[in-house]
Amino acid sequence: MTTIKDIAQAAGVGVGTVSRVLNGTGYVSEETRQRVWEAVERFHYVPNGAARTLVTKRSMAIGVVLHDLTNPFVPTLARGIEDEARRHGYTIMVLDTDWQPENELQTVTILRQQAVDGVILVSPAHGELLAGKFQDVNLPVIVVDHGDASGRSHITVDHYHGARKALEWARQQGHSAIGFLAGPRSLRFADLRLRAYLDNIGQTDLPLEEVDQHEELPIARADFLFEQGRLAAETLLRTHPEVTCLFAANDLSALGALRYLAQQGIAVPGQVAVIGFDDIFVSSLVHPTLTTIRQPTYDIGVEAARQLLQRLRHPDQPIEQRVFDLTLVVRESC
Amino acid sequence: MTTIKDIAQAAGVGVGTVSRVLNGTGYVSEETRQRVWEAVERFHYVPNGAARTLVTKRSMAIGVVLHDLTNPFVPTLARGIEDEARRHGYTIMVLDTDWQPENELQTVTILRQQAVDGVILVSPAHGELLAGKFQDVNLPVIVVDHGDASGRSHITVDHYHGARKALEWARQQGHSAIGFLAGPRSLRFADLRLRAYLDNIGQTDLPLEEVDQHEELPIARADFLFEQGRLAAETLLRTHPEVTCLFAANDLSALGALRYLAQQGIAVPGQVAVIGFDDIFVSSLVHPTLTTIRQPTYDIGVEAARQLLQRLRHPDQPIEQRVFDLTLVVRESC
DNA sequence: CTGAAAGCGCTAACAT
DNA sequence: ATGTTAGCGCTTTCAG
Repeated sequence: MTTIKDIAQAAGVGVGTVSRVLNGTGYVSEETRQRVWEAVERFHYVPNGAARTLVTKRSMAIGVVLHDLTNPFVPTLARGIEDEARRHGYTIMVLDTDWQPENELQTVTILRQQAVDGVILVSPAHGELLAGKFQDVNLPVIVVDHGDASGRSHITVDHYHGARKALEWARQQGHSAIGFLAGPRSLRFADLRLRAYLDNIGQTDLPLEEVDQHEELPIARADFLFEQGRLAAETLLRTHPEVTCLFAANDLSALGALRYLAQQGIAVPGQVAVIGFDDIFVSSLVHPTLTTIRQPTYDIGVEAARQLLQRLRHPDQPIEQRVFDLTLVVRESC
Repeated sequence: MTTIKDIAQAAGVGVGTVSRVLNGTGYVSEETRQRVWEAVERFHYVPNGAARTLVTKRSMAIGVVLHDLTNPFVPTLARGIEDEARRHGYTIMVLDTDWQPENELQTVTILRQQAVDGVILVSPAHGELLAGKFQDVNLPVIVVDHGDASGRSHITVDHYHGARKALEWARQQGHSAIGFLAGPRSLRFADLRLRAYLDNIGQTDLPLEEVDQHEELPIARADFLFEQGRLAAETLLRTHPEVTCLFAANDLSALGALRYLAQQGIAVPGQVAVIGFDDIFVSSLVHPTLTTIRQPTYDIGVEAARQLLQRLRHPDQPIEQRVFDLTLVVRESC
């Protein structure tokens, strides 16, 4: 393995000088600079990152902790992070926690040991706790949360107004009886979408906890799942035949609903319209294509990386927060 | 920052001893071992990986070079790699090349500098070249290729027989006029699937290059794309009305075909059946659900990591190759 | 402008 | 069984 010493020798200079030209620091005469670069090229020399990290305390690597790579959002978001990080010479270490809290905690030790310069948490299960742990060991951390707008989270999206947009569109299309396929309970962003729905149908004062007791409301739990979406659509349309439009809390359950309607031979959007939330890749491929609310997933990734790198450069600048807007994507289903 | 020295001092022993208990090497009396661990816990001490890497020449990190994280296969495969790597204490550095050859070459320098212990290339654009470059700098490399079974590639799948299985199933279902929605030309695994099709329809002697000149064959190029699949289905059914089954070279184009059929009100599989290849996530969500050939993507990832780690442990053992079988997944469309 | 030297935190002999 | 010491390859004073 060729080291800085070999280069110094080959170029007939001291190692200090080689280091200076490599890093572009301090003064080096044009001529020696040339000689050094020549030697570097000739030996295909690449500085040893570990040695560098040891002295500079910077590894040029950032950790990305995410709950599940195979979840539709995550790869897109991760790409945003990777692209932005790479642009600034950083490399990412990806840790998949598979939603397990114990795995989440493990990442602290792993990333500390790997000496990353900072970390991005993507929709962590226990964000507060985990972010705290990282801060305790002085690792700058950015929390990206498609779901939560509270506390330490710095990047998220405006679920409430996104849902409102969907509902307004549905009403513009002439739908007055709109059913809701709700997400899991007490998941914060599921709650925000539900709140938007309730407000839209005039149930401004109804607390979220009491929703289940009001069977007269056209709401069914689909828990963000395809199969549950299918079943919820069935239930809802049977108990509330007046409904002409289904608004699903996420695309996956909207797809389930679409499935049910197709099987029943119910025309979409002719007899029943469907509108989703998320705009996952699939939504443009099904028949009919799904009208939905799009999350700027890639941009969120870029923004997360941008903020982190910014923080690495200027550790004491105030923390930025950012809430992304959501946009309506009109397709065939509504 | 607390170092091994602090621990040594706190435990009243030398740094060597601390190192020994941390790594479980050499003899240490039970009693001192205890004292050391106590100090470690008390200080929440985590060894500095960079320092360790510098002396041991092992970073416990492996590089994963992939062409596009957002490509349906990749996240699943990456998870397989990550899970297996983590099980053995390794962390992965993910580099996305976005199919750009110049980005691929860059990864060599980046990963060399980051001092990874080995690398996995996932369907690289220029696999031979890239693998060579890594080997030149003594980095063990495993090539995972959904597409190619030649040369240095160590892990791939049996496209030819997979396609044969699909076709045999179609014939068992009573289809004798089967059309083919082909992938891009001269992509090796696209070729293998096409070859399987030609052999199945009795065109054993027809060279792949001449396929386009034989318009009497029910073959249309769909280039693995959704939109092209839609168009190819249209063309094919118009020029070859006798066709009762469409076999698509990949799921995405099969989905496109499904789309066209739905728009035309053609019953699937009643009037025309469809069969795909890959089993991407979406395929089970569309209506009708897609019958297809499944690639064991996650397992391939695990296997790739397993082989790499194996090689890191025993550098001089012979290289393993592995070809995965493909399985037919029967759903509604055929 | 540039060379020499002192570490960065750790492991792995080498003594004892 | 354990303390001491010599580097690992690099950056960064500090002289000159």
